[in-house]
Amino acid sequence: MVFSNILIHWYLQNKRDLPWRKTHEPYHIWLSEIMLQQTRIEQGLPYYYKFIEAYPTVFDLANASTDEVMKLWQGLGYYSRARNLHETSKYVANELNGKFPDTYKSLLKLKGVGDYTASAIASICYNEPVAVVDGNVYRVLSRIYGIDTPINSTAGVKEFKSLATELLNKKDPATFNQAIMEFGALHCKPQNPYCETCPFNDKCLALKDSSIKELPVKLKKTKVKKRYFNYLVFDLENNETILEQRSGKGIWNGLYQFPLIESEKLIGKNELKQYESFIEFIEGENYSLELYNEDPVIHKLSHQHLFTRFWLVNSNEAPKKTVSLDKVLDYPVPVLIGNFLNEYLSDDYK
DNA sequence: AAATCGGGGTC
DNA sequence: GACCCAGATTT
Repeated sequence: MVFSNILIHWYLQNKRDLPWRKTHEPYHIWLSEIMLQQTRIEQGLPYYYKFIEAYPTVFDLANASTDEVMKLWQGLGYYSRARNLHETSKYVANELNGKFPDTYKSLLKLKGVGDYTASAIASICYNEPVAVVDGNVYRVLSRIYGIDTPINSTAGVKEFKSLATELLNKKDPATFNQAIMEFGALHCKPQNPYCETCPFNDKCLALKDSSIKELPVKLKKTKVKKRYFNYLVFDLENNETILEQRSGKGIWNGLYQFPLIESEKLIGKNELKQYESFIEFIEGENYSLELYNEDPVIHKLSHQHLFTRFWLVNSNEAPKKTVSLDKVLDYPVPVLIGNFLNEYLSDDYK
């Protein structure tokens, strides 16, 4: 039997029942694909339901505010995806009358849509014979065909795309593409794959020479940076606090947080007071400052570990425009901030 | 070509 | 602690 036939046969017997498999509506497929970039299906699923309910059509999404979209996206990570999602929805709704582009090439031009996503939408919605290459595909193909070219090298990207295209079932690319990903996710797993019951175990080169654990090959990862965050949590009269929106190109762009003072290491109260930005916030001498957590919260991101301390500040006059503490959870905030707030607000600490 | 962008799961 | 996830974009 041919590769594609074995694969699709396995898929039809083992596929999960997922909501985006009940439709070929480009809006739904596009939404699911953006959400699932670098994200496990179990993690993305509840967000998919939330978005479909809040925004049944691309016009509904386009008419929402950015803050509202970001709030719904909160906790899913990689927030530029949400910004691009919203921007693309406005483009499709307003410039294309709600009709998505219908070819791989034209889909590629949308913000947030790269080679994988354009291939997925084009094949699933329009039956265009273009192969998807995601993490699952890299793993499945590198093992079965014994390919040790690094998957994140230029040569590897080309080689695997080419092989996937060669293997693709041109008559039913939609099923083939979902099948190879599902097979990678459920059967040819990163660790402890089910080689004994694998439909390819008679031809899998990696199984033959016991290199399952070495494949796929991936180039070195960059090392994790440590950062030290000091958040100024104002708790003024009437439970008012101060909130700022992050901007620029770093993490959490567009999300809200308390005024932040970043230091080179863990610092105490007297050191914190020396910071220029701290003095800016405290106009007069009439304030109190208290450390909320002695042990820093260690929030781990892919490339950074954030050692975080929250400082409670009280003063007579508000140094800036304030927000009610109860309303802070209406804003899109990083998980780090959300976790703190849930604990702080449920505390009878005060 | 390498770095960056999150949060959660697995082993 | 290391690696991974239905990758894309910027540097």
